[in-house]
Amino acid sequence: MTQKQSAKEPVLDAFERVVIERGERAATLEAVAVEAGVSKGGLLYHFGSKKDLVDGVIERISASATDYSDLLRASPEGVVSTFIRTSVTAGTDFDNSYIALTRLAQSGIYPEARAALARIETEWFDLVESEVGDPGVARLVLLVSDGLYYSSALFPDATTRTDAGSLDEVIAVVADLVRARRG
Amino acid sequence: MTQKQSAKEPVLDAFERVVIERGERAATLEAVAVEAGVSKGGLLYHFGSKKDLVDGVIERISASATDYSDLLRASPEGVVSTFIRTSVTAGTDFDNSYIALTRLAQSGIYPEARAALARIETEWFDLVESEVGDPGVARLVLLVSDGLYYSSALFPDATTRTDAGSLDEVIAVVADLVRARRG
DNA sequence: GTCTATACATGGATAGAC
DNA sequence: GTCTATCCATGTATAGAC
Repeated sequence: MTQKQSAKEPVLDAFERVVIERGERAATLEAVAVEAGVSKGGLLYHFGSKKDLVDGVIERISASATDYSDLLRASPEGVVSTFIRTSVTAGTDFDNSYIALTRLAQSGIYPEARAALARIETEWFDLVESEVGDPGVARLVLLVSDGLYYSSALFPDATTRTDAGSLDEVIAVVADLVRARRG
Repeated sequence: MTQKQSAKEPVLDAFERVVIERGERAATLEAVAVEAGVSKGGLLYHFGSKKDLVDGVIERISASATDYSDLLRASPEGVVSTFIRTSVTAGTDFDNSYIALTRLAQSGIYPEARAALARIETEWFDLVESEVGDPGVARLVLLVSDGLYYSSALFPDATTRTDAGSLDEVIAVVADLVRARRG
């Protein structure tokens, strides 16, 4: 089932890339077709409408969100640190789907995108809260994560806030916080 | 100078409203004209192009950003707490301009919007850092603020994370953190 | 399954009347 | 200073050839 729509995946990748790099507006059927190396007609055979492309992104991310949660749970460094560290986009498949989804959600035309994001964030909140045992801290961690995704996607070249050093600093600060709240 | 373009202000308000409520894509000249209660031609007399509308938002927010910084500095509760508290949109003129600007910046078509946001965030960072005296904490506070603006604008009805109670909780957590780092 | 051609609607912007 | 009418480009989607 995972690989059954092998022809569709590259098109979805292209769609996400255009949305991230040039914005939802620029992600026209034409532009996505060019990026994917197919014709407009070819694209529309696989995805009958633009909404189908959005639904495709949602389906993919719903599947990989579970894998991501498993990865966080299994992380030796701990859920919180790993969660924060991976909230700066590194261009992974998951990152790309997630950022594309936030852009689509903010464009206002796709309520399903907003709903999907809400589901994912709830899952993350529960996971973080189960580790830190404090809803206030969990909320803060989620906000930091949102801030990191937002900043790193909007300012890919920024040297403040999303570079490795700043990130380690933020993680250290949060670790201090968790300790302070426990002690 | 503040009120010299009195006819332009309502149009900019309408533009921001449509961008926030229905997305950049929906903010067509037609839609903005209807929202502002003028004709397309009437709108285009004041703003010769869509880019002019964006520039108008940037000009306005650049002016009010200074007022906002003054307000933060003068706040009895302290810069950090007030900054976080006011990062949940309350529908003020500043909030509306700021959120509209983040949407425009993410749409990718307006580099000026991105640049304006970067300037504002730098100003905020300096202000927060001067109070907490710790760049790591300042960075975290900025990320929380970004997260709050993002969440509250994307999920206006969410009862988690952006309601008054959760907000107080987050502020308390950050206050704990500032103390922990100082002591 | 992928392409070309085309229909149709909409968005940005200009010209010119009032 | 605000309106209507209109032009042109672009975006979505369909039909049908290959």
